[in-house]
Amino acid sequence: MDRVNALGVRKGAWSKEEDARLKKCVEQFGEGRWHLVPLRTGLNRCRKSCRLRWLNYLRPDITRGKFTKDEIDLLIRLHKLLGNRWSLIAGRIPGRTANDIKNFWNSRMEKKSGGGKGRPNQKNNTKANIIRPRPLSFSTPTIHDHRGARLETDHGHQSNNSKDKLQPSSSINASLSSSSKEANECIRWWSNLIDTAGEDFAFVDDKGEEKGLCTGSKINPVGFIDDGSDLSVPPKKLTDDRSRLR
DNA sequence: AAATGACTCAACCGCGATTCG
DNA sequence: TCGAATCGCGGTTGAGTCATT
Repeated sequence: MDRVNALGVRKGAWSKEEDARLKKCVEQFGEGRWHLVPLRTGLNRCRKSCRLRWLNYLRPDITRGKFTKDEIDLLIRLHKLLGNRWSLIAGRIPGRTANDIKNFWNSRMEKKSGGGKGRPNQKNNTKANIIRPRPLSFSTPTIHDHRGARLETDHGHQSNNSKDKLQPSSSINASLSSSSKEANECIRWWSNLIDTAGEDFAFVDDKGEEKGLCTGSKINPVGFIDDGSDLSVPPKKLTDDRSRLR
């Protein structure tokens, strides 16, 4: 079932031999420079295909198999915070790829939330109200490039996608200075979260209604600033033992 | 046992952002 | 400064597998 596109590049499932060649190449030259990979490996595959195969399947640190309860738990919370930014979410769930998470979410979670049978109709999905990650002044020292953009990303997770890149500090300052009281509140909350990792919280909406539970230790200490989304209200600390039943 | 529908995973596509010359 | 090349992402789809009838 070999498929070949108009340019004669192979498509479809990867053979063991192709996998081996790609793996060897990445181990030898490292990740990146994907446009060179087809040349280096001699594979009749496009760079995209090579990159994807490595990221989603061949990387040695990939966890396969079922998602654990903890992972699902974390995924739900991260999705609430980040929306469909699968690569960001994947960066915070060790061993899971963005594709894995996306598949899992679309096939299992969407269904649970009333999606019903069949493929999720993603066009009908309303855009999640998300809290976008931005650097905070209390975190690690920052490095700026010639344009003033921060070069360091949040705690090791790196992405070249501008959507995931941190804002230039000038704009952060602007947003901070013009931000509401809630934004400062939120900053305080996240600081507090870092200090109190391991304690349980509940996300509440603006009516005080509980929207989900959260275990501090599972959330990476990344700063988030309120951007007006509905989950921006800092979670209340739980006073009962509900979360521990889970 | 066969048919069929549902589910899951892997891969492709298109697009926006970034980098480079 | 600008356009081409490249990268990385989210959305979508195809194909194999599983479950049910």
